[in-house]
Amino acid sequence: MQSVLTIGEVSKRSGVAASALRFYEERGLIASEREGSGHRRFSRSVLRRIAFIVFAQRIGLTLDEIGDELAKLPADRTPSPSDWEKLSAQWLQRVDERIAELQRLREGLTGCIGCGCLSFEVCWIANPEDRKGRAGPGPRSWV
Amino acid sequence: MQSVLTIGEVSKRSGVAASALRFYEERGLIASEREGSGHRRFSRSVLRRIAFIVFAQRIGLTLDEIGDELAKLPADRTPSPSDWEKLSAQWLQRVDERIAELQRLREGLTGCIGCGCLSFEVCWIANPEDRKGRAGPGPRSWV
DNA sequence: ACTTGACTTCAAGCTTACTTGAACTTGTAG
DNA sequence: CTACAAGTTCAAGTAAGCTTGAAGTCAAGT
Repeated sequence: MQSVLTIGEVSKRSGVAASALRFYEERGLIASEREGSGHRRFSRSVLRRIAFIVFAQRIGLTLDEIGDELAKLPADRTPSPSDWEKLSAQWLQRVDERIAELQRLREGLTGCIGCGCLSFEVCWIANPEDRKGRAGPGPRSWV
Repeated sequence: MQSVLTIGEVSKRSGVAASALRFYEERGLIASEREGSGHRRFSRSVLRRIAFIVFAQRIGLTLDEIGDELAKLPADRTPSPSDWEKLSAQWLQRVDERIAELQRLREGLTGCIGCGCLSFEVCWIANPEDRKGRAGPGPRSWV
């Protein structure tokens, strides 16, 4: 178990393409040292960081947002589990919202479309609390 | 209640920008007649079609996929509720999968990151059935 | 020494889903 | 008739998240 990794090794272990890793580095999401040759050497801790990035992307954050989050980690020491936990805690709400939206969409799928009311007219299934009003016209009820 | 609508009216009623509507028409997702002036006239039924497009996008389909779906509707008659239902039935699985993924991610959020095992190493929470193996390295377990 | 594979930078290209701008025509209210 | 809002086309731009290609360097095996 080596303590530093080449970009190819990181790529293999993380499943993220080397070109993407360079891109992340350019964006400041991950960091590397350089050997005399100019080749990147990543510390093993970058793997956790990358895992976090991939995770956050699946949740729906942009790389910019992820960068902001990662910037909250302590720079002076290796992030502890509780450091990571702080970052992720706020995402729970986001995930829950997205799950709720999908469940609304799911109901629309079985309810609205099936019942023939999929339209911008009033539908009590898609629009249970008359949300449509505040968001303006459109199918905002599920959105 | 007019039977045909201008692009501006459709835009207002659907909440979709006129430029987007032109784009959808170019892509073959919606259709319009033209007046002598060259101005588009949309039938009211386009609203349902647009609702479907917006809906499908939120579920995660691309415009290409949506186009394929819409192409399955009967061209010779106004689509019936059951026509719409046929299209949407297959999406249920897709929505369910995405919901399941988010729920897995949610568990990772409270479990893996909190417990400090967010990494590419084995984690029984993120990787309950050793899925990692078949998908190669990487945080595929939540993905 | 030589070959091959892995690495480097930099610029340009790709995909999706639109938006924006320019230049122009139509429709409507006063 | 005159504004002015709303419509038209077409080309180009935007944003995110990378990928690809060119041209060259470095490292490892034989």
